[in-house]
Amino acid sequence: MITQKMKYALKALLVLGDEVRQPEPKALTIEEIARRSGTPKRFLEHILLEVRNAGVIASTRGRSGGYSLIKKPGEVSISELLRLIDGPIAPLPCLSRRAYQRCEDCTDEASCRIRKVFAEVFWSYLLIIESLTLEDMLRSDRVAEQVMGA
Amino acid sequence: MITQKMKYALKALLVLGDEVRQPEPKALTIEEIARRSGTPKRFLEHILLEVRNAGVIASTRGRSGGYSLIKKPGEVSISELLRLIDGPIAPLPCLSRRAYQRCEDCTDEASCRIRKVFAEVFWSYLLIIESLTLEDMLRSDRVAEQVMGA
DNA sequence: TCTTTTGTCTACTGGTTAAATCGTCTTTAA
DNA sequence: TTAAAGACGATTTAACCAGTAGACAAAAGA
Repeated sequence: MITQKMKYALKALLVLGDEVRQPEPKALTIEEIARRSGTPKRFLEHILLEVRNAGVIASTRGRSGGYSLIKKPGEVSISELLRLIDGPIAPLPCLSRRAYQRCEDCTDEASCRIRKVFAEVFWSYLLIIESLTLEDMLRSDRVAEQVMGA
Repeated sequence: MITQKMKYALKALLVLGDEVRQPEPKALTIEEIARRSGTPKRFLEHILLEVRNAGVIASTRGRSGGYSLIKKPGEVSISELLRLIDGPIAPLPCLSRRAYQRCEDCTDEASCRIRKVFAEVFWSYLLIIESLTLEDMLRSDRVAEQVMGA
């Protein structure tokens, strides 16, 4: 399960992504982003901070300040955002590329059967999710496919 | 990330799975399973209870009691075990089939862009992980006789 | 029958994380 | 100069994770 925070981050980026595609994009205040995305304003602060520090959005302070998307939607990786907000994606620390950690109780990684089986699943999963960008989300406006029957 | 508890569950099932493939399989005590799998004994109790209630293993009490695998390894689904121990697999509650929950803040599920994008990823992921069984794990590398290195 | 050996069950605990909220400070345009 | 905006650390509440502890129940052997 992804966290609520991650959902908020995505919603906020969708708002900013929609805005940047407007004829005359403006910077949006936290207030406005919170309103449009249905996110608690004070919580959104922290989230936008992190996203800004990752270089995805920019902020300007003071009057007529606000946030705006500075990367192109096609260059905003969903998996990177996941890592940023929710931490490592890998099912086991010993399978994470960016946050590798040896399992303390593990004597021989190469022969670990748990690692082996999750590795297979994980690589396939990674392949899919690493290709996803904000653009894919912005584009997916097309109404209701029936694929997702609960 | 899967929990430590899930890792313990898998290790315990590997021990029991290895045992059931022995010429003369015996029921193994918690003590023995804990030793072979490197799991805290008192914690393992809880885990084995849950796994037993799911009908994967059986227990007998008293002298010469213990636990043994009652399903065939090929019929022990890893994804079911994941659900049992760690809860829903889906990235969003509204994508879970067995533990469906509407997102409270969601006005229209069919048009939710977050749901849509994660649905695509999730179905592919499910397809892979749902096919995995204990047998796949047991088969993968019969070199290491002990599970400790998991 | 009594004791030992095993599993069963309930409760508790200490640490960490999730999801915020609060107060204060800094920056900037009008 | 001041109101409107973001920046940032501190605190909070509840849940969850990873165990531990103690009492209880059943089964088998002496």
